[in-house]
Amino acid sequence: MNKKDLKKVMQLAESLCEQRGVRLTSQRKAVLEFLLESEKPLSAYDLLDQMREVLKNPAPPTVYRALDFLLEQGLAHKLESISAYVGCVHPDHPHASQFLICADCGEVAEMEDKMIAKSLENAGKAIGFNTIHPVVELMGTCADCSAKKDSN
Amino acid sequence: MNKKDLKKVMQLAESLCEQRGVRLTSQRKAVLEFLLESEKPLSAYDLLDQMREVLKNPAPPTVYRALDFLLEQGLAHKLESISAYVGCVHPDHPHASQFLICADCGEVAEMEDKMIAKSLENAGKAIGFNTIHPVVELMGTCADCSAKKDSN
DNA sequence: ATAGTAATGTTATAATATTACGTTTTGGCA
DNA sequence: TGCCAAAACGTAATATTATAACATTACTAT
Repeated sequence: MNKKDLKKVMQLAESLCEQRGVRLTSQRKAVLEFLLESEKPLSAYDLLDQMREVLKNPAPPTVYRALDFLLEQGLAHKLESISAYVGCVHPDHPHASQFLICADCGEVAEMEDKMIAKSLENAGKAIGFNTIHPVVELMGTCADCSAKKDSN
Repeated sequence: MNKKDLKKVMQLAESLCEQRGVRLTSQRKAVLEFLLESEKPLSAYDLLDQMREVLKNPAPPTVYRALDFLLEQGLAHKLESISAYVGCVHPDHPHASQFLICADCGEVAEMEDKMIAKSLENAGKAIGFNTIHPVVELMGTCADCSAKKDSN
């Protein structure tokens, strides 16, 4: 994400946290910034490395606590199938996203298809299942990487 | 799964492997049986414990190799959001399943909604994304556990 | 029988995540 | 203000999940 957008999202995050009466502390802010700056999802230990830039001796709990907070607040998402984390680019409303993960280049697109989200929820309901958190991740190849492969 | 169904699925697995010219060895068979017998998903290390029943000194690779094989052959599935594995109850056709995971009791239902699978694939296609493996897991509460909660 | 491949054995280690407990910081309020 | 309780953070240890690397055995096809 470019600097301008980053700043915008960070300001949004700050105001959301203020509204909710929760604290976007400097550590949490740092983790969120690293996630948003990155083109690709980061593992908890990638983040731990990055945190050395802003903290003397960060330990795993430092990162995992910040991540827990960001996930709770919808400011970041965990990609379960690759154990990695991304910043959310539109955290201003609760949402059930779908993620497209390129197995070749590692880039991830976040999609928010309300029809799909609704279909999933309803399919659960049909058998009495109450969905709290949907995990929808498509592993595959992005447009760029598919094109590269075709040209071989 | 009860013994009768277990036997049926195991026979199906055997004939599928024979057709495909791949080997359902005794270790792979054992892992698949443990998965199918279990009411709940098993972690790789749960399986490792169980493997002590049939092997003197099983090590992690023993289990992970068997799991890799079963996943490749569509005889088992991995639940990414809980790092656990389940046996597939209808492995006779390739399929994109959805899983409903109860956060309370841990039980898992496998659903195969072709409309949803298709919608997801198409949503990817719309932006040039080629889906290879969809991961769809709904975390929530099953009918039983929801009922129990309501009665509180 | 034997060469080539697939499967397994074995040891070690990597990568991801949590527990437990002590200390510091913060915000509310007497 | 000064005190309290809750939240956040520091730190060490450990648990859980997964893979690497290399040796050995077993199967299959000629």
